[in-house]
Amino acid sequence: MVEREAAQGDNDVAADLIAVLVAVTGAEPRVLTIQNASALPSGAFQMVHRSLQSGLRAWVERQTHHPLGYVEQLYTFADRDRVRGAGFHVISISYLGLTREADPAAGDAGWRNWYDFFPWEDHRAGVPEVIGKVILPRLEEWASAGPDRRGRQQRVVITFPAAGGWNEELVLQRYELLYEAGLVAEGGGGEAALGQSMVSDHRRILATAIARLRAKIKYRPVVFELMPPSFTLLQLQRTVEAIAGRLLHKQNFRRLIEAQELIEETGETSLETGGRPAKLFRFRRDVVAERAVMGSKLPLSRS
Amino acid sequence: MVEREAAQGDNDVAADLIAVLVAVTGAEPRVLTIQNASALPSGAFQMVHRSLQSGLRAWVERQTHHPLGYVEQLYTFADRDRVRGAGFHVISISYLGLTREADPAAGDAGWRNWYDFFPWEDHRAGVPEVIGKVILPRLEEWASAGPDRRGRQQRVVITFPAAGGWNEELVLQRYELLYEAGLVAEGGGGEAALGQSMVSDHRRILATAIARLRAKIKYRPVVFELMPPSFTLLQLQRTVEAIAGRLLHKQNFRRLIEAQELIEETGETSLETGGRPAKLFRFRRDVVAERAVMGSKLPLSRS
DNA sequence: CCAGATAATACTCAAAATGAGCATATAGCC
DNA sequence: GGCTATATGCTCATTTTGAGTATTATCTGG
Repeated sequence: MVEREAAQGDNDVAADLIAVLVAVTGAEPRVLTIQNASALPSGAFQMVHRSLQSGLRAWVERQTHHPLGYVEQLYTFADRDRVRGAGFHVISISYLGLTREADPAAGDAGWRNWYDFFPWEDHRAGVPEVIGKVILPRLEEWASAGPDRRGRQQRVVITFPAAGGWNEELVLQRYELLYEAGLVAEGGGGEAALGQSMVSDHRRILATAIARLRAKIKYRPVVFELMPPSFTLLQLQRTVEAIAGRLLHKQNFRRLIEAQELIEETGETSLETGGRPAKLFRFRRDVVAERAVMGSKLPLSRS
Repeated sequence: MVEREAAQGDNDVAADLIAVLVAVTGAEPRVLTIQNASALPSGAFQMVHRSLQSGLRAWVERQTHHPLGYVEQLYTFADRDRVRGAGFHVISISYLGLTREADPAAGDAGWRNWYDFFPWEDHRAGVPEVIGKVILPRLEEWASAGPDRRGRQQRVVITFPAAGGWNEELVLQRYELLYEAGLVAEGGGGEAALGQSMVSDHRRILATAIARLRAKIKYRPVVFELMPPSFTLLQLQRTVEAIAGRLLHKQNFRRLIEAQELIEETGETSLETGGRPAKLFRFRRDVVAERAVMGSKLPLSRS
């Protein structure tokens, strides 16, 4: 957590929900935003629901007219500077939700490619240029100044390795490093150049969500919540790749997916792929239900 | 989440912290409790700290006179029935913290073996008798009645497999199953026989904590926070086993630990083990810091 | 109809990781 | 010295990965 300055408050508290709603459309990982992509959807928590989770679910389904498949609590923030009005503090509870894209009802809501906010995180077409051209030079400058150089340098090497060894799960660590080094801004109006910024700490919350999701797809069958009823193996792979921000070995991906028996053929094929027609698959919700508890796997383990 | 009945409330909200503090002493995984082991330590959150995390840390260190090594947020609860007085709702934010045992300052606080609350979770000396003698018969009865028999039966088979295949991470799923089946009680005064109960949903929170910790030790080097400054490999293994509730293959455990270079020899040996003296090791905090971000491993993967 | 082009799908192979043992070393104790 | 209890070293078969090559099926433009 980054050190911040704020007035000391009293004990009046309100609760806010902040939702990170994710869909994958084509090869793009997308997130629902409001206010011209400057904020995540959020709202005051009304104690009319049985739980936070059901409150969020109802709210999202009202907004998007789309069922909310998978929901998971992300983190609860209650920093001292999280105030709303004089001495009135806010506790923000953030959630990650997986859906499929639908036209959002509200006028200023829209789906955005999440790499608009984190351009350095998409390594599907190779290492993004911005890393070598902007990030590393400025991080090295930052690391070789200031106190604790060794620590800073080590953090840089781990999160932005020069050679191989990119770890796609370190989204939050990378963001916090860039934040400390002053390369990204929080609170909207910053002029730091890297990626589009968001209100308050919403971009940090999005980073948390991406990190969680990238970790989760490796051992729990949550990708399925992002897929249409039937799909080809390549579509499934592209979805995973969109989230992970890196490419996978096609044959091994299939081997692993098929070995887990999470899907079954529909019997039909898709001709839309260009080459040889691909078999269509659907999930086996029954198995998914038990695997949701047991485990799953994706070939994303090592570098 | 289990369905509950409660009056509809308004929007007055307060925040509570609930701490699950874990230590491992000898071969016992222990948790700090208050009120004669009927509750987890908790308190109103004062907005005087920079963040929830620092508030918790300060509070625990004042209580136990012991630094709090690792802290992680567990979950935030805001169920509709979480009230304190008329129409005054409480949001409870739970944390997991790892320490080493110290005499708690407060009078009614004390360390308790966590298997007192979950006797069916300790499989180190074989499958606990209570599973075959009490749990499975009553769960089968419950599953073969009621609606959705297939679903119930599947849940029983997955969480309490008859043959092999015990999955130590399903602590929460097992607890919720037993709760639904009426085999465990919440809120203190229940007379259900299985394990010691706790106030409100504290036992459920403890189950969440155990599940999280059991999952985490497999891929992040958090065990170290529970160890004294120097220790033998067997002590380390016993600590992991205490948490996981299952035994590990000694030679493979060593192979994995040594391969990761997380520890180094102190040069001394311990004669207290009975047989051949064991080398003493200490952590390499420097490596641990980077592995904390990268990864780690323990031979707990498969059955 | 044939020659690319584009994917899908099927197999192969070496390296690494894992699970399960046996073998040997070094103490204390009688 | 023999016995017991652990620590520590080493082997081996099996599985799991990572990375290829080969073959099949469809569409497209000549």
